[in-house]
This record gives sequence, structure tokens and C-alpha cells, in this order.
Amino acid sequence: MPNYNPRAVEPKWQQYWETRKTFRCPDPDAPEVAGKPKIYILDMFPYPSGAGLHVGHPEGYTATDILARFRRMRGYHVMHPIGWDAFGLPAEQYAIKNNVHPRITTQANITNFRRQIKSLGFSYDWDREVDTTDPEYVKWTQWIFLELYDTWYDHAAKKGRSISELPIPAEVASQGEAAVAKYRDSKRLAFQANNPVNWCPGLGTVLANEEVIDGKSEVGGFPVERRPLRQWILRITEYAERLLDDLEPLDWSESIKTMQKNWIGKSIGAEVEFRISGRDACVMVFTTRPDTLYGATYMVLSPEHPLLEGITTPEQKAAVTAYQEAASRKSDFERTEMAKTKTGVFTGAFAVNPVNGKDIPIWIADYVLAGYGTGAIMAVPGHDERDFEFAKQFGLPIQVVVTPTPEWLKKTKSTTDDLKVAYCEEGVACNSGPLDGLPTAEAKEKIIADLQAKGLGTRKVNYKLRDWLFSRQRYWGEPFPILHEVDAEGNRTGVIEPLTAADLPLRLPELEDFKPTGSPEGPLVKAQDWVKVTRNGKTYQRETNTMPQWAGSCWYYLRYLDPKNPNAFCDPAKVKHWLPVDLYVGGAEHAVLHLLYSRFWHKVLFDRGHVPCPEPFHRLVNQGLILGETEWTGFARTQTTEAAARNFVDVTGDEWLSAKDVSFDGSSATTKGKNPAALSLVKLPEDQVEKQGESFVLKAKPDIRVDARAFKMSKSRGNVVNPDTVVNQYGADSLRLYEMFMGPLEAMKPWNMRGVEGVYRFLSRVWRLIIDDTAETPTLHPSVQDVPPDAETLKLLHKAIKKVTEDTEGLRFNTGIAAMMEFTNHLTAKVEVRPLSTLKTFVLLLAPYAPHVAEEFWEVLGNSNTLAYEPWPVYDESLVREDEIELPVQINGKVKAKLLVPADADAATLEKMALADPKVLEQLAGKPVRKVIAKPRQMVSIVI
RNA sequence: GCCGGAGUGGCGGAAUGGCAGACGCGGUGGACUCAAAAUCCACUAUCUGUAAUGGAUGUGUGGGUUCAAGUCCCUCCUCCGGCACCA
Repeated sequence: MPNYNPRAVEPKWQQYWETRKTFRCPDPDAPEVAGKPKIYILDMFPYPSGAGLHVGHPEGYTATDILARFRRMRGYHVMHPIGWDAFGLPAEQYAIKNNVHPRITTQANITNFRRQIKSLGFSYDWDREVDTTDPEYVKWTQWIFLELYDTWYDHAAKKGRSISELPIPAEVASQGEAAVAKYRDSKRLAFQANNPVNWCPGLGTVLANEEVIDGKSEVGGFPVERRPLRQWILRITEYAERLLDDLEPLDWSESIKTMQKNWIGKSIGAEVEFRISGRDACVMVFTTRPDTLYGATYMVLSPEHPLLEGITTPEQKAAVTAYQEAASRKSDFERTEMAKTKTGVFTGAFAVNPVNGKDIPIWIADYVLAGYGTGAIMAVPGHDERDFEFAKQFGLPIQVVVTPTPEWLKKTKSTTDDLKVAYCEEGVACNSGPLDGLPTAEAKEKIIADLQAKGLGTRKVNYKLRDWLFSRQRYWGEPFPILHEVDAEGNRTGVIEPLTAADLPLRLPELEDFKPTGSPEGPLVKAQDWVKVTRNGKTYQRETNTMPQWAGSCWYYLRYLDPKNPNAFCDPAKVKHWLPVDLYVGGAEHAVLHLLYSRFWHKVLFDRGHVPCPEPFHRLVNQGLILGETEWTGFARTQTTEAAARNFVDVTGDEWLSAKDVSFDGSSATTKGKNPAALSLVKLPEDQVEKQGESFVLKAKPDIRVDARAFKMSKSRGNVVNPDTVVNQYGADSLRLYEMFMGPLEAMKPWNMRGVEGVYRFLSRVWRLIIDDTAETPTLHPSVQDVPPDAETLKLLHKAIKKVTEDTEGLRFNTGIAAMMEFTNHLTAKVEVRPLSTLKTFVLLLAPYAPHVAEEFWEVLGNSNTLAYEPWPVYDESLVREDEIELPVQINGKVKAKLLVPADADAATLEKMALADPKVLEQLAGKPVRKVIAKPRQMVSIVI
């Protein structure tokens, strides 16, 4: 084997690791791990799609694998598992289209993903592989659901407790068993409700709020409408405060924490009671600005508000009903589309402003949401943008109760009597009776105290977070372990019977046809034999909804720790040893959904005593998106083929349009202006464009600007890079190295095949340093000899150890690789006889990054065992230190000379040396020195 | 609109407030070769000057702090991500 050939090296070591179970992770009680510190390094497990792996997957997986291998060599007991998030819509959509059972496609996809992942040489413990669709896994997903079902939230204790410990109020208890059961059901964390939900006809299922983007389904982009349906819901809102508070100490990026905070959306304010004028009824409103209560000139209820029925005057009835109907018919999409102008209708009723006794009109409008706060607001048009807009629209009075600053009035061209926009900032209260002169914060405190004293209001906290809609009308998901009792006529009685742990797993029934029914029952209703259950003489129907895809991924990090346990989701001793996850790496697309849901489940499990810590993931890192190769796009007026376009470049004429005159969204382009005309996109080869100033232009026609960007990889654009291709051409080690060398892990970066070639060349260079390329089989190069390294090589080696160690630890893999390249360049260029010991150390540094070829080197260097558990090299501080260093000398802030000085020279010495330097003297030209700043080991700065 | 993050050579990127551009790609020249590929060596921010260990400019824009700013502060611009009637 003369040359570096990854296709020979890589399968050899993959097989070695597999047959010897090199990366088997022993359980905590195994003697060989006694005394070793633990580290749990977790990847977000993939959804095995039919398209196979793309190069984005191995980015995070390589990062964690490097760290896992590195920590093993540093003596850690490393947990590094992988599995499959295999339930979900895509498999089912595919199954419907091609009439194949989702289990078959799912298994085929898993097989392909496993092959691809194994071909990249990740050091997973394959004995711990989990698959969320495996009945033995589903069993415990269902078990956790039952645990949620069995839990209520005790606000006094601030924790979830067993439903058996729920105190039953005497008046409920006195009404008998059925009332008690109903009361319990109303407190469970998993409950059923008949609420308006996001129904997606295109997918035939309901979706969680989080799965709806701009009124369309996140998967498939189908329109979504509001419909009231019976659904399973998880009371995540009970945990809102803890989900928010516990975020603080986590080692997560600020942006993800902020996204979660915003999603939870805590706001502090007050709830205020408004009496309905002339009636014995009240409306509660929530406000974050109780200090503006004197400025409340009208009220708005949401169209769904229950009080409307009672308060609407006969004259307004028709208008109100019509508005309600229109609002209910509107899909979310239409609601956002129509949001440009405010709509609403007067109810005819008036409320009394509790602070000044004034009658204010009550309106309904769909800008007030039924699901937030109390579904009703006091409108303060002077100090709220939305209320201001509405008041302008319908000619309602605007009252200023917070004094705007003069600058603000000037900037907005307003006066206190005539606001042009709402003044939403804080300030000093005015026109507010006893609040006058108080700054906003104090005014809030005072008004809340006053209201509280009169029993008209109270301090209140609200959250944007809604309860989690947990059922889907689909086939390919976990069935609920729930039975509905039915009476003799076959109607549900409302009594619910959960399955017991012994009944689990509840498997999916076999179906011929798993198409959605379009009804809230879902396709499982077609399996009538499965649905009908008789036990203890009673008849039941199984729940025919299934759980959403998030269910399985909520707790998979727990199952890895004890994947085969038939008696528990995980042995408590193992959970205690491994949790929390020390490092969790995955895409930022899971910033809210998966991470919020699994934190919620974890907290419930924590409250119920199943896990030892309140948070599952101590450190979270999001790898950046990998884009396709940079594309240069020119815009031509005429329709043209790409081949013709090549010649087109050389053609003079005015067919080309400059990018600055074109609006381009990435897939199609038009001319700018009133009547946009479609343009033809011409993909240009790199050598036909050049940079001119800020932008790229056609080489042949430099006045034509060209669009240069890298796009997200997508099938339709045809810029997807398949890891298989890269592995075939350059090998897994090069792929791994390139993905890490591209730039910082968290940054978004474009792919470039030539970069892969660059790291391949680096590995080939190392190969030629160590291996005799004239021999038939891998043999040590004759220049490698058992001699001590020269002083310079030794120093550079220790510097490399230091840099690679620190950068690997800090996940700065790109600069770690650069350090290895630098050291290799030194060996190649400056060293004739290559010392064996130096190469051995260097190979260990390389091992976590390019493990296959490193194992091969290790073997050729005379070792018979894997290097996976070799001790990581340690650098010698005294060798890293320089004796003599070059320091710059600045004169008035500019570097004018360089000084070769002893590394430990102090400030006084440096100053003396600098002022004696001939170059410095020349620059000073006898001018007086005003000041000298000498920083040992850094620089000398002279001011004249 | 609001909240995050980022703007550095032809490209990806590097730089505890202390010599901007490490490392890689690409490019130019050379060596090897009958030739090519591969490999090796040298150069490669811009302008200027080439007598050199020369000079000037330079990290999106404009200002500021400092002996010293890519790095800290303020203004604006652009790009990416998220949220978007949440009272």
C-alpha cells in the first residue's frame, strides 16, 4: 500500500472496533471504571429520513465524537450513544403515497442511516442504540405518559405530586365517587379538553402551536384552521415558572435561552375588575400597565369571550354575532393577513372604570386573543400602539396619563392633546388623580395596593406559553395507554381507565390502510378489533389518537443509560451516575420545541422521584448550518440554457442585467419597478466572475453585477452533498477533519469540495512522514528512527500538544487542526530524520480527529493495541516557554521597530533596551520622550 | 417593528485591548518529469517603491475612549436566526 488509501484503512479499523467492542461503555458498577470521572456526551439523534444523511448531520456528530475520544484518552468514563427518532409524519406520508407500511420504510431508513453513520467511524456504544418505534421503547414512553396522567401540580409545594395525594374539597367529596374522579381529572397534567385547536386538513391532523408557522403547517406547509376538537393536552404551563427560572444556570447559548424565555413569555402586571354598567356582572382584564388605568377609555373583549352573550344590547346583537361568526371562520393565516387594519364592533354595553367611575364603551375585536390573560383588555390608546390604532379607526377618545418627554413629542410631532402615535415608554403619571407625579414603577405599586385594598384588583403574572396539545390523528405514533368506557349504546361515558404498567406496551394494530380519516378519531379507528376492549364486564374503546413525534425524543437520553431494562425506563443507580448530560450538541431548529418539551418531562420525572436533577442538559451547543457551495448567479433578459449562457458571457449586448436592478429571492428573479418581468437565471462558473469593490461582476462585462451566495442545501436546488460521496472519494477521516476545519462549530458556513481536498492532502502528508510509500504493505518509513528530537522539534511538539489540548477541550476544533498542520509542516520541511517518539505523540493528538488513519499509524509505529485508551499527551510547560522573544516597539501608536529580548525581561529593562535601539533613536530624532509604556512579554510603546 | 448573532484578503477563516490576515483553499513562479498528474520549494491584503530589514493605507459606516481598538462605548448600514396583535 504505497499511498494513503482511506478505502483500505477505514473499513479495517471500523471492523476492528466493532468486533472488539472497543467503545462499549461499561455500566457504572464495572470494576474497570472505578474512580474514573464520568462524562455524558449526547448527540441529538436523527430522524432517519429516506434521503439519507446529509453533511449537516456529521458536523455535530464529529464534534461530539472528537470530544468523546479525547476524554476517553484523558481517563474519563464516557457515555456516547446514538439512536433513532423514528415515529412521525414523513415516514407516514411516504407510506401513504407508496402503500408501504411505515415500519418497513422506517426500518429500511434506519439500516441506511446506521450504515452511513458507521462509515464515519464514530465511537458510539452500539449496544445502547435505541429506536423510538421499538415496542420495548414505546412501552416506557407510554409509562411516562401514565406518570403524567397520574400527576397534579401542587402550587404550594411548587412540584408535581401523585394524583392520590390530591386533597379533595369537602363539597366535591360529598357528591360521590364520580364527582371525585371528575375533580381529579380536572387537575391531571395529562387531560382531555374540547378546545379550539390547529386543525390541518392537508395532513389530516391537529398540530401544536409550535408546529404552525405563519398559519401553515411546519411540515408540508399546508394551511391550518381553528376548530374545537377533543384532544389530549399536557399542562406544561404549570411548569412555566420553573422552566424559566432553571434556564439561568444552564450553560446554553444566550440566544437559545432568550428564545425559550420569549416563548414562555412571562409578563408581570395586574388583574383588574371592571363592573358592567347597570348590571350585576364584571369583566376581568389583565394589564402590564396598571399605572395607566386612568387612561382606559374603552374596553375590548375577544370575540370568543363568554360574557358577550349576556351584555350585548339587543340593537348591537346582530352586528356582534356576525362579527363573532366571521372571526371564528377565519383561519390563523387569514387573521395574520388581515392584521393590517383593526376590526371590531361595539357591544352596546358600558363598563365602569374602577378608578374614576366613568362609563367606558365595551367593544369586541379579534386583536384581543381569547387564550391570553383573561381574553379581555382595558384599552389605553394613549399608551398602547394597538389600542391607539383601534381608537383612531373607530374615533374613540384618547387620554394621556403618562407625560411624554419633550424630545419624544418633538420627534413624533405630537402634543399632549394630540398624539400622533401612542407613547409606550415609562414616565411620570398625569391626569391620574392620586398617581400624578409618580414615576411608572411607583405608580404601578400604588395602584395595585389601592385596588387590592378595595378588592378590585390583584397582582398577576401571565405567560404566553400555552398547554401542549399532545394528540395527533395519525397512525405512526405511540398509542395512548387509555381506555374510554362506553355504555350499552356505544357512547362514551366520560369515564377513563388508564392501562397499568403490566399492560404495556400497547402496540399499534396492523392496518392495511393507514390514511388519515379526516376526522378527529384518526386512522386507528379502522382497527375495530383493536379499539373494542372488554374488561371486568365493562366495555371500552381504546383511545384512537396517537402521540406526537416529540414524545419519544423527550426522554431518549435516559433510555441509553439502561437500554435493555425490562423493569424500568432506567435503573435509578444508573440515572444517578450519568445525569445530567454534560454536553448536548444539535441543530438550533430544536431551540424551543424539543428542548422545552424534554425539560418539562424531565421536571415531572424529577418531581416524581425518577431522576436526580431538575435539568437534563447541562451544556448545550448548536452546530451551525452547512450551506451548499457558493453560487454565482447572473440575470439575463432572454430565456437561455446554461450551455448557451456560457457563450453569452462573451457576447456583447444588453441582455445582461446587473444584480442591483434585479429582485432575487433565491429561486426566481424579476426586474425591479412597477411591471416586474421574469428573468432567466444563469449559473456562472467561478472563473467568469471577479470581485470589484463590494460586489462580484462578470469578468467579460464588469458593469454587470452578479449575485454571489451560498444557499441552504436542498434537493430542489440540487446542492446537497451526500457524505457517501465524500467518504468514497476522500475517506471518513477527511470528511471529519474538513467539517471541523471549516470554521467555528456554531457558525453557519458554506461547503467547498476543494477544502476537503486540502485536509486530505494534510493526511497524505502525515502518511508520507510515517509510512514507506515504496513498500507493498504499510511499513515504517526508513527516515523514522528511534532518536531523540532536536530542541526546536521538541519545543514545537509541546506547543502543538498545548494548543490541540486546549482547543479540543474548548471545542475550537478548527484552530486545533491548524496547529497539527503547522507541526506537520515543520516536520516535512525541517526534519530529515523523524524521531519515533515525536511521531507517536503526534499520532495521539490526531487520533480523536482522524481515528482510522491514526490507528493505522499507531500500528505501524509498533503498537498492537488500539490507541483509543492511550493516555493523552501532556506538555511540559518549561519546553513551551520561549527564552527570547521579539517585541514590537511602537512610537505614537505605530510599530516602528522590533526588539529581540529575553522573555523574562522586566518593564525597566525593556524601556532601556527600546530607548537604546538604533532604529528607535533614528525615529525619535532627538525629540523628547513624553511617556514610555513597557509591558513585559507584550510590547513597548513610546509617546513623543 | 422587537429580541438575539454576525460583518476581517479572491474564498473558508485566525488573532487574553498589544506586530491584523495563523492554518487551509485558490492564484503566480520555480524544481522534478519526455510530458502530465502527484509531490516539493518560494511568493501571494491593497497602493506605492523596488537600493530594502522601505513607505503609506487597511478589519461594514461615522464618531468616541486609550500610549495602543478587529477587539471596549455610541450612531447608522447590511446579512442570518427567532418572535410578531401576548395587553
